[in-house]
Formats: sequence, C-alpha cells, structure tokens
Amino acid sequence: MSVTIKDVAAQANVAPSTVSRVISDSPLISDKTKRKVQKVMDEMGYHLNYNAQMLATQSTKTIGIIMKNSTPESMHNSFFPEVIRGISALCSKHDFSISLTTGESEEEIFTDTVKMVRGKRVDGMIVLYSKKDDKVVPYLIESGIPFVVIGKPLIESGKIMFVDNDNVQAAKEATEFLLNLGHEKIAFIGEDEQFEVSEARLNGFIQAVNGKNLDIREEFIKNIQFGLNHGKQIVTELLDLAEPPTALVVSDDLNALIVLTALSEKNIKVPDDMSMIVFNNSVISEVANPPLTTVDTQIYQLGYESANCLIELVKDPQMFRKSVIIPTVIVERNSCLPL
Amino acid sequence: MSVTIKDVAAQANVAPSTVSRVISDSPLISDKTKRKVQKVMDEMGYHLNYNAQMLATQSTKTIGIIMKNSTPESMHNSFFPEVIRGISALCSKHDFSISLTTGESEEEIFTDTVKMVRGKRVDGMIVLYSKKDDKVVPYLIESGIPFVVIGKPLIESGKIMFVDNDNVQAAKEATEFLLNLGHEKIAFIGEDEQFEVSEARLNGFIQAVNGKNLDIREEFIKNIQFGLNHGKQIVTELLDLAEPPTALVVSDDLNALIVLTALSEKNIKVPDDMSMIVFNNSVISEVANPPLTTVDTQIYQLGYESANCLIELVKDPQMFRKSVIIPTVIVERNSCLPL
DNA sequence: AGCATAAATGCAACCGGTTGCTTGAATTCA
DNA sequence: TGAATTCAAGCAACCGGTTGCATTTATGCT
Repeated sequence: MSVTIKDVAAQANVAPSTVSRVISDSPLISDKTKRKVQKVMDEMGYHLNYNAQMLATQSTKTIGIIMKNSTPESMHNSFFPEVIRGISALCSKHDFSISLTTGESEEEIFTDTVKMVRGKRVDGMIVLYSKKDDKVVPYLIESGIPFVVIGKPLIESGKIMFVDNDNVQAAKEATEFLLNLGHEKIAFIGEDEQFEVSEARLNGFIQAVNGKNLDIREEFIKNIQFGLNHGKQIVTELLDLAEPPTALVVSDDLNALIVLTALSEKNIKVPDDMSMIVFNNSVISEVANPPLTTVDTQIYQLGYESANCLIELVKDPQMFRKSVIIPTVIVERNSCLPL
Repeated sequence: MSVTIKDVAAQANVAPSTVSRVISDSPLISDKTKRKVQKVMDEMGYHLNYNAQMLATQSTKTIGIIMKNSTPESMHNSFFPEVIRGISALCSKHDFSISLTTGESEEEIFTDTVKMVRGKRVDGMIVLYSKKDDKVVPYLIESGIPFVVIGKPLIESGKIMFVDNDNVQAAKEATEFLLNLGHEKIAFIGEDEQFEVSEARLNGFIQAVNGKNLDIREEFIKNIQFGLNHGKQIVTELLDLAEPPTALVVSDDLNALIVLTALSEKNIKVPDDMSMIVFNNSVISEVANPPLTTVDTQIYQLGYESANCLIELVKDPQMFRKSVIIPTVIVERNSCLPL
C-alpha cells in the first residue's frame, strides 16, 4: 500500500513511536530528530492514515449530522444548506469532519444514527430539529454520546445542550411589528406543527395578540403542510373570511413565496392590500417580489454555535450542559405597510 | 470500553475469527454456530466497530462530497440539497456514508480533499461541479482514487467518469421552445461563466438562435454574478435597449426569481410582456409568481446516478469509465406566451 | 472399519497508528 | 570523576477487527 509510519521509521533510523511523536509534535522529541524525520516524511510522501489513528485514539474527529427526513420539501427550504455552512465553518477550524445521515424516512434516519453512534463513526452529533415523538434524542441520551440539538428539546431540556433562537420572543416581536403598524387582523401561517419551532412561533404570535387585548381568532391560525396547493387553499380560506386579515405572519420563507403567489393570483397586492412578515431571512426573502420584511434567525450562527458547543462537549464530556440562544433581528424590506 | 469481538468470542467459546465470520455471514460457518454466536452477540449488546473494520479491510464505505465554495450564494440555490438527497438515497441502499468538505474557500476545499484522499477517509469522491482552473480534479486523477464529476469535465473527459445533463441540447430546446412561440428577440441570462454548465447552456442558446438564421446579439447575452443588484442592473440594461427582448432564457432558478422581481419593479408582466424559461425545476420555479416554465434537469437523478457510478467504480476500479447523461424535460407552467 | 475428502473452526499475523514504561545518552551537580 | 538527574528514543502492547492457512471434526465411499 502506501507509505506507513513504519516505513518512515526504517528510512529515518528511528522507532515508529518516534515518528508518531514527531507527527503530534510531542515535546519528548528533540528538534534535531523532528527535522530529520520530517524530511524523510516529505521525501517519502507520507500521509497519516486517519482510520488507524481513529482506532488507536478512539476518537474520530468527526461529527454526525442528523437531518429531519429528507423529503424534497424539508430539504428545499434554505435552512439546510445554511446551517451546514455554519457547522462546516467551525469544523474546518478544528479539523473535524462532517458525516451526514443518508436515510429518507424517520425510521432509516434512526438506524443511521444508531450505526454512527454504536459503530463509533462519530465523536458527537448535531440534531437539526426538535420534534414530537422523536426517537433519536432519547436514544442519544441513553447512549451517552455528546450531542447538541438545534431547536429546543421537548424532553429533559435541562440536561441537553441546545442552540436555538428565542422563537416565542421572535414571533412576538414580528407580530408586534405588524400591530404597531396598526394591523389588528393578523393571521399566522405556520408549518408542520410536530416541530417545536412551529409551536413556539405560534405561541409568540398569540402572546403578542393577547398583549394588545385583541381576540385570538381560530380561523386566523393556519399551517401549510402539503406544498403549493395547500398553501393556495389556505390563502383562499383566509381571504374568504367575512373579515379577512390585513397582515400575515408566515413562519417559513418558502411558504411565504407560496403565499405571495397565491395572493397575487387573487389580485391582492403586497404590501398595499396585505402586509407580510416572514421568518429566516434567506435569499428567497431578499429576492422575492416584493422583497420581504423578515425575522433573521441567523441560521448560519445556529449551525456555527451548535458545532462550537458540540466540540467543547466532545473535548470535555463532563462540561456543564449549557444552551445558547441566538438573537433574532427584524430586517425591514418592502412587505409591510401601516394600515 | 464497549463489547468487542473478543468478548463475544470468549463468551461463546469460539475464536474471534469465527465471530467475525458470523458477522459477515460467511458460508464457512455452520448454522448452528451462527445461531449460537448471534445469540451471545445480542445478549451482550455487541456492535461492530467501523473504524476497526475500515482499518482491517482498507475500505471505508464512505464517499466524500466536494462542494463548490460554500458562499451563501452558491449554497442557496436548490442544487445542493437536492443533489445530496439523490446521493444519500443510493448511499443508504449500499450502506455507504457521506462525508462533506468543510472548507469555505477553494483553497480550503482543496486541502480538505487531500486530507480525505490521502488520509484514507473515503473510498471515492463526487465532485459537485466542473469549472475552469480547478485543482481538485487533476489532483484526484493523479491520486488514483475513484471519483465522478457532476458536470462535464473540462480536461481528459474521456478518462473521467461523469454524470451530466446534455446542457447544450437542453438550452437549445429551451430556446427553441421560445422560438416556436414566435419570439425572435431572446436574451440569455447565465451565471458565473467559469463553470462549465454556464458555457454549455450559452452554447445551446446560440445554436438554437443560429438554427433559425437569426443573428446573435451580443447585448442579449448576460451573466448574473453578484446577486440581486447585479440582476436588477442586467434587467435594466436589457429593457433599455432600443429593441428589448421579448423573451428570456435564465440559467438558474434563483436568478430567475431575481429577474422576476426586477421585471415587476419595471412594471413588465410575465408572461404578458415578457416570456421566461428557466432551468432546474426546483420548488422555487413551482411556487414563483407566476409559476415558471422550466427545464427539469433532474438534480436528484444527477446525484443518484453519480453515487451509483461511484460505488460501481469503487467495487471495480478497473471498470470502464462510462459517463451518464440524464435527460432533461421541459415542464410547462405559466411564464411563456406566444408573441 | 479405514481412509480420502469436505466442512467447520482456530491460530496468528496484519491493518497503521498511539502510548506507558523502560532503557540509554547527555547533562548537572557535588 | 562519579552519582543523580534530566532528556530523548525505543520496546512492545494495544485499539478491534479480518483473513490465509493449518488443524480438527464430520462425512462419504469402498
């Protein structure tokens, strides 16, 4: 095969252990020897075999990423690429690798997780979601592997490290933004309610509305779960109401696009006839027509911090289970107008 | 640590090699012994250590994915998640893992690649792009590792396995689609021209226009390279022409959204005042306003097939270097009208 | 029954590193 | 100068599997 530590050792007239220590820049080795061995390594084109190192050190310098199920819809929103970008950035710094689950269904993803953990393929895991009736997080707890959740864990949240926005607060602020523009009939369009984030945002919405002593209207609370047509249907339902809303809080930017299209088909102009504030501040909200006022959840930071926490935890498994809240900011564009 | 093959062997009164063979379901082992060992494994909660297996077998069952640089722009288009989905699907079937490059810059990504390859972290690689002055592909060739490129390699394409659309043909068909609607003044809006795909699509566009004996107008050929404002500028330039185009071919769906917004700001209606055909058929084109007629490049299939080819190649490194062309189809929506 | 042959299991080396402990060399100090 | 101490390098076991070959056990055949 390729050149090993032993080949280098033989060539340089030292022991393999010495070569190993040169590689790790151990203080036990004199500079003279280091230079000598380094020279031989260069000449022979030596490169460390990570698998061997992993086996010997029992550490993989790899973090596993657990995705939510990989249906086209769940992948297509911009969350995934952006969070990966953040995680990558930190991993790159610490020379960690990233390994992805490959399963499509929840069941497959669970199996992938078990394989990663029990197969010792990763040092820690990042879970990209928090949802009801999830088997993965309980399994991770039981397994004892370091992990962090992006989103707020629904169980034992005190013992689990997580990185999240304050989604309740963020949704409250978004709603208040509309309220302060004079809107009183505001509808909330969420996404799949089994995810914690949806519920939190809905709660924030409700808090804001209650805060102004306005009634919560059941018919103003909707979830887009099944793509374009479902989105159109929901918009239709809202517009057909005796008192249709004058403003919308939309929890997801891709859904916002759907809503925008549906509104346009009904000849409702944003922001003139309808104000909208959305979440995530992906490029989509920037390039939409009109550009959308949005709550920037700083997805990149979410990824970056989660990797940061995880790597700390991997290095010191006893560490205090902290949680990090990434602040959100409203970035104003052209989708909101005073009533 | 955890339970090893030796622990199981001791408990079951067999040799470690026997346990190993039970795991791989070797025909050398009698059913009786298999059952006995299996039982002990279950009782003890044994799980294979992949690192050890990797080291012993010199195979990682992992494929590395080389991204183009991970700027927000390059990640945000829907190509990345969708191609990953396709790759994942196949990897999942064959029990392969996926490892991602983490670097942000081209330089870092090159380093990541070298680490993966020389560090024996992967059995093969998929390169998600084909571009000019790329160092990665030449390195992969030199290293001898199995790899496949998504896109058409610019060097030694006969010796490299690749999976691609026929982008020339696809762009030609897209343009002809507009020509057949009676449009004669058609502009082409591409993306970063250092990528092979952009050039191919431009060529297809030119072929189609030439095919109708129409002149190629230099001023009808544009590239959006720097996001929203650049996109708006380009649209302005096109509209300010003495003879502005009546139809557009836009090479990327996110850019299409930008164009759509820019047109709308100029009060140009799609499709009434301007027809548009775009590429990629991501959700974006589906939910845009209006829904966009698009060339479906079947990104998922691109990913799926590339993984398929790669795994074949890993299993038989001598195999013929085939290349796979994924057919494209035009899916008609509401962004084109006869002149 | 006796021997050839086939089937099942064990032995031990190997994959390519790491690391605690020991030994040998160099330096310090009295 | 010799003993004590420090510094550098080597030895060998280990990480947890795999696999070619040797050995034992079971089966077939005359």
